[in-house]
Amino acid sequence: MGAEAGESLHRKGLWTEEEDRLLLDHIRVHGPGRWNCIPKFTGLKRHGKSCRLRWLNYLSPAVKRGKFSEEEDDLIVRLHKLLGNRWSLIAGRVPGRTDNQVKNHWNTHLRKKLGTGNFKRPRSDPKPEYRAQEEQETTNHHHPINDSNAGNCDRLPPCRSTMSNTSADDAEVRDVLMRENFLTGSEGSDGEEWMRDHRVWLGSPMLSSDRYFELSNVGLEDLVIDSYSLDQMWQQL
DNA sequence: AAGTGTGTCAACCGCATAAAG
DNA sequence: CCTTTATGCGGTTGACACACT
Repeated sequence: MGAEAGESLHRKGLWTEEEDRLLLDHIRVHGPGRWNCIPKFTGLKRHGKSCRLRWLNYLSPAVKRGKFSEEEDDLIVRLHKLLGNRWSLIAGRVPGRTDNQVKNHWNTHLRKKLGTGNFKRPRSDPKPEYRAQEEQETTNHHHPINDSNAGNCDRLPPCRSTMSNTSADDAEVRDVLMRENFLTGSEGSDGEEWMRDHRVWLGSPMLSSDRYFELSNVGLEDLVIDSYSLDQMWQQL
């Protein structure tokens, strides 16, 4: 590694409005992805990783701001019970919330509230076997904004957003949920009905707009990534 | 008013993994 | 295959705001 020369030239800390604007302008034109090229293009004195994080956790129109609702809390607690600290998977089922938000919320509110300790997944947790076969499917999942821009910094490739989980992840979550009878209704009176009531979809959580962020209002049509949805997102910026 | 403690959350760090060459 | 590069993830840190003494 160590591809980045002149590490000290990269700014750290909170982002300024000007930096946000530069990053947004770039993403509006090229779409998210090829993060390491962004500093070169925009003049931003930030690491590509930092740009990616800023977009995913703050600037993306899919990110919901503000307090977590009771329903969201309940959902996170249930998912954490099943999945442990796999924040990206959990966040993928909480519309509009990022893994960072969920993680912070858990550590500052929910863990305290529940009086629970850490649930640590071993770093070497092996990937389920089905992931390999799912991957073909995943690679066919093109990003409508920049699908044609593959290759180098001038032509940006598709981006796999953390807000949109892969089908492999979905399969993994589904597997866990099924194993834990989460979908079969045998856990008391909840299960599939509960998930349906709370719009806990196993498909992509990427929302087409931020108008429907109330969990009870999120419909399947809002969770599908397509060019129309993304166009709408951009227009709202 | 000043100092200290605590909570919150944005951002960083290090590692793992995938993809490209 | 092996190496390099890019991206994603989870743990952790640190700045800031607010409450409390």
